[in-house]
Amino acid sequence: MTQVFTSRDVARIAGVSQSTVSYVMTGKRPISEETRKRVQTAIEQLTYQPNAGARALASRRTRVIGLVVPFGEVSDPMGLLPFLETITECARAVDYDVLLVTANEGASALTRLGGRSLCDAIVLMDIEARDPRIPVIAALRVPVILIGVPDDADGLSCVDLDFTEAGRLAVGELVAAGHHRIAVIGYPPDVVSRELNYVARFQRGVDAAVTAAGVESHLVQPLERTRSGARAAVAAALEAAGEDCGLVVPNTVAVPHVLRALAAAGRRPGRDVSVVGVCTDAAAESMEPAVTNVSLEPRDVSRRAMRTLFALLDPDVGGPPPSGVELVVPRLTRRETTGGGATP
Amino acid sequence: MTQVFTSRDVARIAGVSQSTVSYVMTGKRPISEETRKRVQTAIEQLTYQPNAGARALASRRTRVIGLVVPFGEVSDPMGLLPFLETITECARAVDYDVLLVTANEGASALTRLGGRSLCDAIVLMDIEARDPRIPVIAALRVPVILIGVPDDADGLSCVDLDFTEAGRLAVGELVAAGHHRIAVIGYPPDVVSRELNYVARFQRGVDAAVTAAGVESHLVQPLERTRSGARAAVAAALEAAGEDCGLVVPNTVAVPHVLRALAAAGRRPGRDVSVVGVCTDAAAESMEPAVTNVSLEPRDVSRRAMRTLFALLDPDVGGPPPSGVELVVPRLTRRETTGGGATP
DNA sequence: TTGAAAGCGATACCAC
DNA sequence: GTGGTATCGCTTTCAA
Repeated sequence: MTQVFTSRDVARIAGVSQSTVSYVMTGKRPISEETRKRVQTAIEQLTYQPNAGARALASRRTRVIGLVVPFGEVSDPMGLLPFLETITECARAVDYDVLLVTANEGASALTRLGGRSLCDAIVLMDIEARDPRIPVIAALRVPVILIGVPDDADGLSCVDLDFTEAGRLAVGELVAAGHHRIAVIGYPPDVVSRELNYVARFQRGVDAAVTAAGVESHLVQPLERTRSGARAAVAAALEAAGEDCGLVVPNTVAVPHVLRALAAAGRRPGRDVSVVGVCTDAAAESMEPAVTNVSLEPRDVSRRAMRTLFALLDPDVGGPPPSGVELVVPRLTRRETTGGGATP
Repeated sequence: MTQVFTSRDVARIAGVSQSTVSYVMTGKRPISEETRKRVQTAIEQLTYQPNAGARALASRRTRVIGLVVPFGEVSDPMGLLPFLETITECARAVDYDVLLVTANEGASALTRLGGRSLCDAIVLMDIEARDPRIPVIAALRVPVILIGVPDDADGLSCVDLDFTEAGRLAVGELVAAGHHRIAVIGYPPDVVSRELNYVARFQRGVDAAVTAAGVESHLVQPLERTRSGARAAVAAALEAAGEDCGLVVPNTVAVPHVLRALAAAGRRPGRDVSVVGVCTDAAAESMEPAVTNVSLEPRDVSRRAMRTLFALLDPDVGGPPPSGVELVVPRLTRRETTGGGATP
């Protein structure tokens, strides 16, 4: 139980005023090398650390980022971790901390974070097309960055994967593998009903690429997230698009189920049929066989989001805050489930 | 950009003193129904929320729990989520927030959280046998709860799964399934080298049960976390303990690999061999075939940890803080990978 | 049952 | 370059 010291203790020991200690800590005014050294010594001697509450009160800056996480509401829970990890890393890199809030608090989480001055800025994940939390953002005193894009993004800062491009990439790979008929295993009903608009954006990319390549595509949906659901969806896909079609599976958890269903149907991925999954690289690599995938780039998305958020916090440094929608380009990695053919 | 109001605004509108507003909010002294109502009305009218920093400064309580999470350092990243989710839920249930810190900050995370008064208490996950963070805990001004048990737990509050019992349960199930020869696929080398003492505790339970049942057991290790690693380990296990042995796989990520390796070796889990995994129920159910498992009970462990932590924070309510080591009993669920036999 | 006022521990303005 | 001091918004004694 070490005693806790204040800046006054430091000042006393260093033989300076309390304000000087403050200025040494913040660097907000020039200090002679002489006194800075004395103060530093005192700080180390006492292992002084500034009281966060007092600092927040006086400076009106908490140095905390609020992070609203959709625990349990997201289709692929595993996919959350790289976001959390990258966001906290980015925050700590500039001496910010992260306050973790669950999305099931709804909009009240935002008013609480803002109203109580618990944080300087907010990261909001998993944005629905007409997210009920959007309207309260405008009334907040803190900047908010959305990971995901609502239907009306006016005046909001959003970062997300470019799902349209993801759709194009997936189709491109299948076309390059020689498929003329493509089936998209749609998102499961619970995802669709949540109205996450990346579903439509992805499909738009698929459609564009399909039209451009002059091939044929079928949308099989909805797929329930069960073994039998996967089997039914795969059967429907093979029926609609043919036994030797190319399959797009834009859903991490569905991919292994689809692979199993294909195996059960006697179709060999990468030989008889091709499969492109939309999932993180880690997930794609761990599957059997390893899946050609369009990556979700959670780390890039997170980094971009934090970059923009800090630009919003300090409008002076780093140029003008990139308001609007920022899209991160996805990356296709060919693995075992798509055969040869030209590089897309 | 709504203006932000203070308790003085509330006081002015309600026609009372600022301290009365404070007492209405905290309930720390009796207030007449009359004035309480006036204050409440004013609070709602202004949608007043107390400033967290000011409150922390004056009360010396932040109402924040620091949570140190081992991102990336843990063998099964997926396993982290139920901990995070349950811990934040428990905290919010009593109007606490959670500050997320990564374990890679090491011991300095603790001194920072404590020194800056960023939180009132700390949850430390993924404790190593001789965790370098343990020594600094004693010097902290805030209570700490460990999820996991170090070698020397003197004066510390720890909560963890009862891994010894987990080992017993696993062996019991295999013995009940009629196996006289048992193989344990050991933890992968990186886990072992981290000296997490649950590895030894689990093995102790296995040994005890093996001795008690008068059967034979073999420890196959280390298992690398690759497909070929799994294949080699399974081959070694079948060689050592026989083609019809019972397998214990105390590692979530290894289980699916082992299942595949068994299939490749022409052994059918639940028929030719039995398999008991140590993993969360969610993971066990999602595998093919569904695996008989001893659960890790992350939610129970988290709840116990938070219960104890709050007891540590308010020693008055809820009886004496249960200092020492609390073990949560694991639960075995029979699924498809262990055949019939008597209930263990 | 209520109010006045002294802190809590920083920041940042105003002097010098 | 440095020091004094008002101030941030709340909690909590001390008085009434």
